[in-house]
Amino acid sequence: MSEKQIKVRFAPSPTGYLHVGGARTALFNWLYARKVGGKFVLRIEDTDQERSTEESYQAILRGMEWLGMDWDEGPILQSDRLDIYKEYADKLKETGKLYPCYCTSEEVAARNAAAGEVDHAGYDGHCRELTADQISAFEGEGREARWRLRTPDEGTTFWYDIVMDKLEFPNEAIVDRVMIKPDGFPTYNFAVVIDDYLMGITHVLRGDDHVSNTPLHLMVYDALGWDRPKFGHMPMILGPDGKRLSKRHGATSVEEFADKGILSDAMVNYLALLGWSAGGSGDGVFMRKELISKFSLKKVNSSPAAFDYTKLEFINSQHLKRLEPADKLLLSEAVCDKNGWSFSETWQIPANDRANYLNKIIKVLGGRFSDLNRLPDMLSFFFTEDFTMEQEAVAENLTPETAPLLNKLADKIEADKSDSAEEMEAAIKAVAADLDIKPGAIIHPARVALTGTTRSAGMYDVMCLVGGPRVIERLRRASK
RNA sequence: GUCCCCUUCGUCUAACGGUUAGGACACUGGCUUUUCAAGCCAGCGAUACGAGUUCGAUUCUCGUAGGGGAUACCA
Repeated sequence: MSEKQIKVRFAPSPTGYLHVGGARTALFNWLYARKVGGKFVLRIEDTDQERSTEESYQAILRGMEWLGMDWDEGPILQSDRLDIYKEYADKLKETGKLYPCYCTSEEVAARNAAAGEVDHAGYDGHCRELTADQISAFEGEGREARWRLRTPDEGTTFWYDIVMDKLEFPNEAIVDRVMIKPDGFPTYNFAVVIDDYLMGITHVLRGDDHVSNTPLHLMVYDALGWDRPKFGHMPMILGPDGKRLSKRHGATSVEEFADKGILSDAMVNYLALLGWSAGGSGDGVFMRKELISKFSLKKVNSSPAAFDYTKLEFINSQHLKRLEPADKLLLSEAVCDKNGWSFSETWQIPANDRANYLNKIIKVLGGRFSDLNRLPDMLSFFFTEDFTMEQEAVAENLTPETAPLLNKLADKIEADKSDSAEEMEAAIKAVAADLDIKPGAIIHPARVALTGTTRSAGMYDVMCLVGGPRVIERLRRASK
């Protein structure tokens, strides 16, 4: 196998944050590179001086890093490569493949309008056959030239797309687009070809919105006499309503998801599932390594996919549950730090420091550790007396009827100095037996008294971890 | 207007031209009597439409409808 090394790239323009569509495109490139042992290049397409900003450049890097998509080359800025584009543009000028055009876009639009063309009718070829005299006349007027590619008028241009299969365009539909702007900057359509070729990109995997630019790109490759890379166009990501995904659907910036408690691995997992599947059955929850080993360009779908926030939440919850205890501890400690919750030596609980205590709580939480937004509420009552008492839960469970039960339980625990989960269970059962009621009749109000809600981990474990003295205190408080 | 792409449950998707069209999310119901946003089980639910090719079309072809993209001196 002396195959050329596979090389792919992600080439965003720094004109906004890293959005889910871009992230998904980046991910497919990254997964493919990692899968086949190729190289992944990050290139910033900042040829539009008006719209490119340093902030979005930084935002894109942060997004890539958060998602763990490391690149082997770059970030390469196109604005650093102006000389290179000029060199190749000059070659094409010499052969006449690039010709100067002195029409402003306003003039082109005005002519199109006068000719009764539609809004978006393209360039009309006005300057295509300018004579030397005409050129110097324009120059004499002080007009600046932009350079257009002389595209073939007849025949068709086609390629075999990795995702879409054969794609073919009539050449007459491809107008002479600007390659070099009056300010000397190349347009995207020129720079992308020069860079992909010079950087040795073997597979151009990009968004579906570039399909109709591809024939033009192919013509540039041809004009330069260069071999073409392979192309694969990923379908777009739609909003839940089937329309193009936008802010009005909710979060679209990758960083917003980070803020919302989505795990990087979960985001990557969900994004991978949008337009790709491992085939067969299963819930689609994959660790990063599994994604890499399972990924295949052949399984990339050709139809657009709707972004489903609910499914993302599900994937996220699955990743949260499967986190290593050490990682759960880290997340929990962050919540504690943020709220100023520390460990108190006076608590009679089976732990001797906060990490130890949290580890026990995490174990008891089990599969309930599935939503970072709920984590603060799930931890609060272990650390403070200032936890939320849910109105409805209190109204239904802490009544004049339940007060004596809680009091009796408090007495029992105090008398027995109950400590372990087993002893807590024994205390509840003893009180229940004594009163000839079901344990549940005590457990439910006790849960509200201790946690403020009707949902929690197993009561005996919770009681044990909150600790005898605090349990007694809360039971007494709730029975007043 | 023109060019191009797309179309399987509400959503993401699976299915060498031959399957009771499978799975996952969501939803609904049940179980779990120590609750639950945790767990388990079940149910609901799709091949856009119309032709054609074929013994047989989700699958191949054409048309229609719907959606999307491009038509920039944005990418």
